[in-house]
Order: sequence, then C-alpha cells, then structure tokens
Amino acid sequence: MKKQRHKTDIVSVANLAGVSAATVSRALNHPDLVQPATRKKIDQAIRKSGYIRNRAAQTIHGRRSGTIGLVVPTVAYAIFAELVQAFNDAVSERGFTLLLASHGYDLDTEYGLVRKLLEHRVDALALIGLDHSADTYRVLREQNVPTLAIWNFDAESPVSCVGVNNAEIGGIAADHLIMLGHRRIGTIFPSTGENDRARSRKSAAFERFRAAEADLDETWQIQTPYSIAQAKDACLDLLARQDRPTALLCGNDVIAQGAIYAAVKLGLSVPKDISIIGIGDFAGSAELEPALTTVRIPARRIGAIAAEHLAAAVDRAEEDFLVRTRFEAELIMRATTAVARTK
Amino acid sequence: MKKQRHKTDIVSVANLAGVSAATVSRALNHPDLVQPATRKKIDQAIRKSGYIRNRAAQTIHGRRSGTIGLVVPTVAYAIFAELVQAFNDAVSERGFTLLLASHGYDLDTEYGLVRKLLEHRVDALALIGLDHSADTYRVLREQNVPTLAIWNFDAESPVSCVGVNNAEIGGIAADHLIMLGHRRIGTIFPSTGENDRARSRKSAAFERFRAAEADLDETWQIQTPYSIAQAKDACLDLLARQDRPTALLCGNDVIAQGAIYAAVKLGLSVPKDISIIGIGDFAGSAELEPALTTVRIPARRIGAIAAEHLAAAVDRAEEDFLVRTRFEAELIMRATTAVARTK
DNA sequence: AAAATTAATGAAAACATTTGCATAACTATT
DNA sequence: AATAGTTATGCAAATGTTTTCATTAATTTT
Repeated sequence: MKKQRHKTDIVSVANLAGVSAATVSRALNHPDLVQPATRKKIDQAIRKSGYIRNRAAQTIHGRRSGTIGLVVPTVAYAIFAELVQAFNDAVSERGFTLLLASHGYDLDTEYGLVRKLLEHRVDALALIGLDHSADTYRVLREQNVPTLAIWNFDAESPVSCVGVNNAEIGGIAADHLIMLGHRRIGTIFPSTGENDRARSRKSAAFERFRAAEADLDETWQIQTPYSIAQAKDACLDLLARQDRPTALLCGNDVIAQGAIYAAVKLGLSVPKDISIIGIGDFAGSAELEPALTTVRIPARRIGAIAAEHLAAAVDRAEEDFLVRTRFEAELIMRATTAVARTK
Repeated sequence: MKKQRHKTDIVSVANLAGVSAATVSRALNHPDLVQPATRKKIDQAIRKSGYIRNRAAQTIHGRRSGTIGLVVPTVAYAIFAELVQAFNDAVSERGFTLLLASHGYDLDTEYGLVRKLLEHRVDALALIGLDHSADTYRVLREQNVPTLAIWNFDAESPVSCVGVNNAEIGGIAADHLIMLGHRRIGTIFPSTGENDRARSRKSAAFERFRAAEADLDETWQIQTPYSIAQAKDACLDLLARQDRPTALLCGNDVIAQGAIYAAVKLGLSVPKDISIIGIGDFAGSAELEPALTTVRIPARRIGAIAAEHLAAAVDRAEEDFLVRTRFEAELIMRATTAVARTK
C-alpha cells in the first residue's frame, strides 16, 4: 500500500455503504432515526474504512466542541496534580476532552492561554483562583463562555466559583497554633503578588496572630516558591538559629513537607521542638512521618464538582452561568503540632 | 446591551475594516502579504469587535489543529505530573495546545481516549510506554498521526520512542543492592499486567538477584499500586516481621517513599536496619529524610525532547515519523542504602 | 382499495475559514 | 508613452459535518 491517505470522510463512508452522507451522520448522532439494516451497513463501512469523525467539522457547524479548558499555574507539584486528575476524570466521564494549559503563576501568560483556548472554542473554561488580569476577565465576559474559578470561594466573585474561603483557612491554621499556646510564630508563604489564595491565607493568619499578640519576628517570615527543595533549604537556615519560633505556619503542604525534612535533618523533634502546620492535606501528607497536621482542602471533590457544574452549563446551554459553591475546610490534627513548651 | 452574541466572525471584522474576508485572513496568517495601512485598519477592527479566530474552521480546511494529545495513566501522583508539565511547557512554547487524557492504567480505556483525540484531529500524539492494545496500534497506523511513546526506549519499538531502558534500570538497582552485599531481598512493584515499565524493571532485577543467589522469599515480594499510602501500609506488615529482608527494591520513588515512612514509623533505622532503593528520582526524593537512593529517570528532559520531536514532525509534515531517543539512567546514591550487616 | 399517516432517506444549505486564481492599480523598463 | 512586471486585494471554491426540507416508501385507517 502506498499512501493510506485516501481521505476517509463521511461521504466516502456513505459511498461504501451505499447511502447518503446525511444518513451516515444520522446513524452516528441519532441512531434511532435510521433503520437497523442500514445502520449495520454503515457500521461495517465505518469499520472497514477506519473512519474517524472530524470533531472540527462538527464544531464549525455550531455544535459543541466537546472540549473543556483548564488553566492552572502548574501541574508539576502535588498541589494541582490531584485537582487536575479529579477534574479530568469528571469531565471525561461526561464525554468532554480536557484542554490543559499552565502559566507558571504569570497572569499575562494566562491571558494568552485563555485566548488560545477560546480559539479552540472550548465549551467551558476553568481557572484557578480569582486573581486574573483585566484582559482575561474582559475576554471571558465578551465571549460568554461558561467560566468557573476553582479553589476559592467568594460570595462576590465576578465569575462562578467552587472552592474554599482561603481567609478562613488561614484563620483556622493560625487559631490552632494560638490555641496550643504558641506565641513565637514563623510563616513560610510563596510570593503573594499574583496569588490570591496565598494572600488571603497569609493576611488572615497574621491578623489572628497579631490579635493574640504573638511575636512575629521579621526574620521568621520567609518567602519561598511551592517547592519541597526550596522550602527545606529556607527552613534549614531558619531552624538552625538559636532564636527560632516555636511554631511554623506553612502556605501549603508542599512547603510544610520541606519544613519537616529540614527539622528532621537538624535533629529537631517535631512537634516537641517545633510545631509545623500545613494547608491542603495533599496525597501523602497523612503518611509523612511524623504525620502532618494541616487544614484539609478537598481537592478531589472540588475538582469533580467544578467539572460537573461546567458540564451541566454546557448541556443546558445556559446564557448566564453563575454558581458559587463553598466547601468547608477542616483542621486535620495529626502529629506535627503540639502544645508550646514554656521557654 | 442585550446579547453580545452578534457572531463576530471573520467577515464581520472584514466589513468593519472595509476589506474582504480574504484580506483579514491574510493579515492574520501572512501579514507580509498585506499593506501596513490595511493591516492597521484590520487590527483595529479586530480589537474593536473582540474577534477570536475559530481554530476549528482552520482545522477543517486542512490546516493543523494546533493541538497535541498526551495520554497518561494518571497525573495524580508525582510520577507523571513532572512529565506532563515538561511536555506541556515544550509543546506550548511551540504554539501547540495540549489535549490531556488519562486512563488509570486501563488499556481499553486508553484506546477510547486515543480515538477521541483523533476525532479532535490532534496534530501529534504521545503515549506512555509501549504497552498498548492492538486496536490502539492499528488506529494509530491507519491515521498516520505522528506518535511517540514516552518513558521507555526500545530499539525495535513499533512507534517512535523517547525514554530509558527499563530493564537496564531494574538491573542497575538490583546490582547496587547486590554490590552492597544484600542477599535477602524484598521487592514492591505495582501490578505488571498492563504496565511494561514495571514489568521490565522487575524481571531484570529478579534475574540479577537469582544470578547472585539471593534469597527472594515469596512473602517478601509485594504488589501494590503507585500510592504512598498503600505502599506504606503494605510495608508496615512486611517490615514488622522478625524475619525480614535486609533490602527493599521499590518499583518507583512513590513506593519507596511509602516504604521509608513505614520503616521510620516502626522505629527501624534506614539504612542500618533496612536498605531501600527507589526508581525515578522524582521531585522531592532528594529532600526526603533520609534522602532516597534511586535510579534517576530524567523526566523533564524526556518530556521536553518528546515534545520537541513531535512538534518538529508536525512542522515538517513528515510522512513516516520514526525517531528513537535513549536516555541513560543513572544511579543516584544517597542515604537509604548501606552495606548489608552480616546477620 | 383509496386516503391519510408515518418512517426512512436524500439533496442542499449552512457553518468559518483559507487559498488559487483573477483583477486592478501601481512601478519600473524601454 | 507604451509595455512588462509587481503588489495588493477580492471572488469563489473547498474543507467535513449537521440539519431542514422534500421526497419516496411503507403502513395504517377508513
């Protein structure tokens, strides 16, 4: 065989089956409208010719593209991997395919990605958080594609959202440390410039700490990206000092993991010498030794519900899609926090 | 404003700019063919109308769809998250968008996903490993879409591949343990039924162990999915026994991580009481305490090169795309393995 | 058995774009 | 100044589907 490229489109299938293209189309989309006998002929023709429908042609005709876009900061770290998986599972179960894009925490890049996904005529679009450029919000409004912000809940969000209240989460984590008697507190957060999740958590936590008149020594407040290696590194410096905090609030579990490793490496006992609390409760956090105390964000459920909302909006062809679903965060007390020792 | 849905297609832009649709198309695709002045008018019209090109229409016309498909078993665990990220970065950099699908280690599901991606007319397609159903291989051959298997290298692979030799990797890991004097060996692998990576590693390792006349007590060989929690669980049983191996070879770093936690939890010292070696060298493995000895698979580089190959194949519109790139695996000695104690 | 209804199929228009060919308006050459 | 060559643009065909409308065939009703 020379070139198998004898374009196998719907009319070649129709010819092979001895029917019209319209009938083939119907056999595929509304099988009940075509006689079983013809359907069988068509099935055989399809099988024989190795025909695969052209989704682009359907899309152009005005049908759904059958794709849903998801834009995340990154998928490399556990933070979003679980979410992506859950979202993809749910979306896929409903017959959609996922278009994935990641911007590395840069909101201008994100705008470009959103445009690209819109060029592909995604039927719906999910973003992470509510921090997005004005351009992004504008284009989403103009195109009127069902859009949903995943991860944080905000009763006044300009677009639909499914997630948790990050300020509350920061509060929960802070309260836990305060309740255990900690008054010398260190925090490790990523840059909060273009990350509303981290920003809300951090400022809420600081508020509580200040109200409790905790010592928030400047040098105990570190900034590091979401990376185990970098968090561990940063913590090695902090924890090696004689004058260190008694508790560490970490922006998320990845950072907390780094912090724990740093402590173990330095021979410090967690939680006796230092209490550590994370945020997220990612896969693996429960298995850490010692097991991580953290505030659980139900990533899988959030991802699944988000997908469900969007798929439903597409199916119902909703004009003005707007839902806001709030998930409750929950303190998961494990083994990395303990009552503060009186110094 | 009532409904912004005054379909803003290329002709409405053309009208607004006072030119023909063809000219607008050219301004977008071959800017050098249209006069700067007209280009400017068109730019303004586009800006004003909020026009976003319809990729589906281009695709249908025979142009590239601008998408590349990636089918993975899962993205939830660190195993593939890094790879997906690297692949996506590289693909995106070259102007493509990623269509992601995951099948949860089920090759029939995988076939369905591949078909779906082909319906979307992906310009190229990447799969993980070389274990795929006959249907999958057939449809890929028929459609003649540049396809590439990521993760393992095989000089006789039926499709292009970029990766490592998993048998070699299994050998490297086994040799390391043997060289350290271990003769009582436990292994923890996932089900090798539909996973050629694990299968190759495992059988190669067993070969070496047998050649060294190691004790491979049946009850020391465990099967568990790629999950920290389940691996830890399984290891708790194994390591609690009086009669336990002196070294553990883990199917990958995720499993190894679970094994380490199990050992720590039982108060065993790694590597004094038990040596543990992983495979993969995922993000975070170096930071573990104790740091994990493992065989490095350069996931990021593999993902990037894979994307590069595919993008190039698309750009050159290659008829018969076939490349095979081998990456060398490398033993990374860290702190979880040590010389076997004479019992 | 004729008329009316229903079921199955086909012809053709529509979808949003790209591109080959044709045309018109310049610019350069003699 | 007439001709040839170039450049910028428009027209219309083509891409692979779906769907409306029309037509024919089969079935039911009278």
